[in-house]
Amino acid sequence: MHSPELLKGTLQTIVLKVLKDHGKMYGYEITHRVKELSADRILLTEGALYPTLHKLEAEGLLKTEIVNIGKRMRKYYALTAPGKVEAKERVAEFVDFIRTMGNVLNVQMTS
Amino acid sequence: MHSPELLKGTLQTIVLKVLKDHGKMYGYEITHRVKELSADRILLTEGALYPTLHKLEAEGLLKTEIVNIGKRMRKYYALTAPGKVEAKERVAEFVDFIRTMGNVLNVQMTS
DNA sequence: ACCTAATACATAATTGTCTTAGGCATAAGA
DNA sequence: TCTTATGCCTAAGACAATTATGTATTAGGT
Repeated sequence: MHSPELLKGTLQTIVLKVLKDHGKMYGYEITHRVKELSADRILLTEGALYPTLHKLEAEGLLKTEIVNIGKRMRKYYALTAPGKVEAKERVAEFVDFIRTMGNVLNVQMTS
Repeated sequence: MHSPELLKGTLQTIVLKVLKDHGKMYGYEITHRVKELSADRILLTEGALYPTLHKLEAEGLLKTEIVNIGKRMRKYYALTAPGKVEAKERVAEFVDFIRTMGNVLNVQMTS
């Protein structure tokens, strides 16, 4: 697990980009996908995820669709057009931030 | 300027590593050095920096030395032996975090 | 001589994001 | 039958950083 402090501020970026790459997804699915992509290093808590999804939806970046699976419901989230633009910008911003941090910390961020 | 949210959680790492690379420094100097290294993208606020320095000192990672410049004082901070170890670990942790984020965001963090 | 900007330390109130801790309900597996 | 997994959600509290101050010395411009 990563130090939770470093993760701060990255949640919205993660959600937007994962949705961009995987199309419509529901909350529970997002936590599992991120867990998988991060090799168990990033475990999104639902207490953080759902408020974030609601906020992004309220901002018009996400749209929802509720599907009933038997008696259980799934709320699918997908990017809107502005959401796609925002996803791209957030990722670019993150990459730029990493480059800056590389300079400050005097390390090469090359894989 | 970078989105301030992304910076969260990186302040201690920045302070420790900058001190490791530049030897003893005082608070005001650190803000300017980071500003310079980041090409004005990371502007440390004193309200965040000084409490952080005090905390790291209280944890035994930093030691201080007060020098009087005329009637003005400078409080120099330098890494202790445990501080050097911690600096190394924090940077390694950050690099690892970036690698993980690269996988999750599906981007190459190569410069 | 005066005023502003820079130097240099520091704390306090507030903000915002996240963690922790709940709550509700259905489905599957041991 | 009991635990785990699925699936949504909110609320209280912790914590780090921002914003807003506060104090004081020194340098530079007019």
